[in-house]
Amino acid sequence: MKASHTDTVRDSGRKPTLSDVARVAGVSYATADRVINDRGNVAQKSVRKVHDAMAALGYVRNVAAANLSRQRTYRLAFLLPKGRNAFFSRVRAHLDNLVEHLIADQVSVDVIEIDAFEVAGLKNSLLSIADAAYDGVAVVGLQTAEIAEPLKALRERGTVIVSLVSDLPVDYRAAYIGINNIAAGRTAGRLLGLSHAGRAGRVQMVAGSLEARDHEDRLHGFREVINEDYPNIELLEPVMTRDDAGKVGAVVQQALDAAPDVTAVYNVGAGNSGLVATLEHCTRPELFFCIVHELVPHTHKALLNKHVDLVIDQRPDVEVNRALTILKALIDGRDIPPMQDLVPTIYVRDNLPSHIPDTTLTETQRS
Amino acid sequence: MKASHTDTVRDSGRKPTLSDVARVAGVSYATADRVINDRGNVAQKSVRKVHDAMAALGYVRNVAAANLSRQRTYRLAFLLPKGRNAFFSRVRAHLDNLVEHLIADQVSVDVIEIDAFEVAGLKNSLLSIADAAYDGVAVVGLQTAEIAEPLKALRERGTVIVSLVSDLPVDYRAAYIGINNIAAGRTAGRLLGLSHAGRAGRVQMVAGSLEARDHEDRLHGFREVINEDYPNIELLEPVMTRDDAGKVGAVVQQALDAAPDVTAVYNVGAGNSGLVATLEHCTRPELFFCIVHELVPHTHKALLNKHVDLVIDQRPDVEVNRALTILKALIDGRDIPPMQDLVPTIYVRDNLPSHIPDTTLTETQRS
DNA sequence: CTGAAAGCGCTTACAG
DNA sequence: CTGAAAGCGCTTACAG
Repeated sequence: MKASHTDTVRDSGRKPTLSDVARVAGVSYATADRVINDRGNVAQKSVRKVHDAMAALGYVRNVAAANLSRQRTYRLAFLLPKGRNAFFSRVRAHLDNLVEHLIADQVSVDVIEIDAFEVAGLKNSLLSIADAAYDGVAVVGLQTAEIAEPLKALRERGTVIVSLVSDLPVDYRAAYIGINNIAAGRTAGRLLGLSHAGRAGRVQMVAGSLEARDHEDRLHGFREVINEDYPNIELLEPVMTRDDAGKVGAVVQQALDAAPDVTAVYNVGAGNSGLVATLEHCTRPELFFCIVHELVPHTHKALLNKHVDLVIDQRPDVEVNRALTILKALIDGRDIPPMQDLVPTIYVRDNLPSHIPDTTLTETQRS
Repeated sequence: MKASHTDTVRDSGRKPTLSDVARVAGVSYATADRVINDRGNVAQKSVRKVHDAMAALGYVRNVAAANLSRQRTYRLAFLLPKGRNAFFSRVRAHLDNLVEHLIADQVSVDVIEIDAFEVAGLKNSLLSIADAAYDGVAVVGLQTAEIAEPLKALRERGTVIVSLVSDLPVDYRAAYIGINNIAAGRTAGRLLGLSHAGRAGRVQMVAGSLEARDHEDRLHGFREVINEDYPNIELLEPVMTRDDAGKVGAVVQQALDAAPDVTAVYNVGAGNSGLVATLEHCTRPELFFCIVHELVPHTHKALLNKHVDLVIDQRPDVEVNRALTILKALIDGRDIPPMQDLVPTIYVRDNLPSHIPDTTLTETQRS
């Protein structure tokens, strides 16, 4: 593979610039510029000549030069749920780590806190940033038509919008950066099925709220797989915890008390410190199996202590990097570089990262 | 988080440039340039004044502008094992997909084929590219002191060297982009142990060659976990296949014939099309469990057909992107942006990517 | 509809 | 040891 299409260029040794195009087309630099940037006010004839020259030379616009001359700086905002949440703490932490690189690359990012899962809160934040004239925003979305207006207004102001972790209504964002939560739930189901190796089982499902799309999707995927492929495994209806650690702990305790033959727990939501606290002191069947989401300090620890067997993680750092890349590309008016599906990472106690995810907050983790 | 350190700057609204620094320091632009770029020939006094001004203003060099003026283009080379290898086909395919973005970003990449796993071949390639004056090269390495000389020569010419997938002697590369293969093997061991759920088992291990460091590491990690935590599971000595599909098929066939109570197979190497062919027509115990490495068309298919249960994948696209990012940063003389461990992706049949990895070659996949 | 010119933040000769 | 000037590939007024 050669990255230069030198076959179509008389090989001058360097890449053609816009002046080359202008010269070959027989027009002025300014005119060539007008056509490549679609600024209008150009005679059809000139347009054609420039296009021909571009094709003949294999011209590719130098985005860096364009951005320099325009003094482009990428003004970005991330709208994240506020509160002491271990998962979003990792997002923030990663953004903080990046700050030096970001400023060298002319990007500034403001983190704006929104009331978690409140439609009104999100709507207000969206309205309030309209004046800030951000070039791009990444928002942890909600699936509601109520925010269509502010999103549309933002977009009309020229702000690029992407959704992060949790999607927005599909018409109002240019891209979604997050995992496929149905696949995540299915994966949990598969591995849990595996862990039973044909034995009968009974699984207590736990979730934050059915209104959270990600939670619902995970439960859905999980159920699908168990029902399809593991008829010996019974599913107990999920208990809702609002991701409250105390509640999660109580729920699990209760499930174990009521049905001592529970062989597994799957929490699609957060509040796992409560879950771990319960498991630490209660007796449970041998081969008991526990799956949770998001690697944060206490799930990391629980994995090592064998209270938890599997952590399905979203890798917020990867998601943030990707959001940044996509926002920049979109703002530059380029197309998005080829990217593969984001696939949730499965941690067992043998492939944990060498340094613990950066966050020091206690948490009411949510995913 | 605010990305600008405006607290230390008299907030002029825009980021300080080198002329600001020069003005504040009371020296010429050229002198300021000399000190920030360490070009020497500057009086101590001037150096200090410039440093003070930089600190006071919070100056950050604009890398894009620097690269433009210098007409920097990143001339990169990837040295990959030649041959019809499904894994490296994915690497090439991804590079091909990237080509348009790369040229817009002033990077060109040549793919140079080396004789697979031949020290002499690698050495020759390394010697032969010395004249090409690449800014950076990514090489699929070998652990041998024999290549120290050519690597050193390259480095002295100013070429940045990183190792990809398989490491080089640590002293001769600036970074290694690849997974931790011991952890990969341990993960395989853990999930295999899990799948046995306390049952006794007998595992046939398969590998390409013990000289391949990645293969050895995977076996090592795998053994560790099984021996530590799953005493009921017996490990049959690995058979070497040189990653030849026919050989792999034969080995597995033989193992199943000789010991019908084999409950699992783990191939740390490639040649899985042979493995799949064997599994397709032979009978084996219920709950038979099979783990292989690298998602390529036929392992993808085998996962869906239930001939294979787990594929541990390296995500060559992710590795290539990372290699590109790191090479550019190093060439620019910046430090490497914060990055997390590369953790191998675990595919079950429920989290497969929506489009099959791009490669059409038949293969003698190796990883 | 078209063009000439200054400027973005740097680097690179070149001249003292 | 120091500085003035041209140029990298673009965009943005400004003048026709």
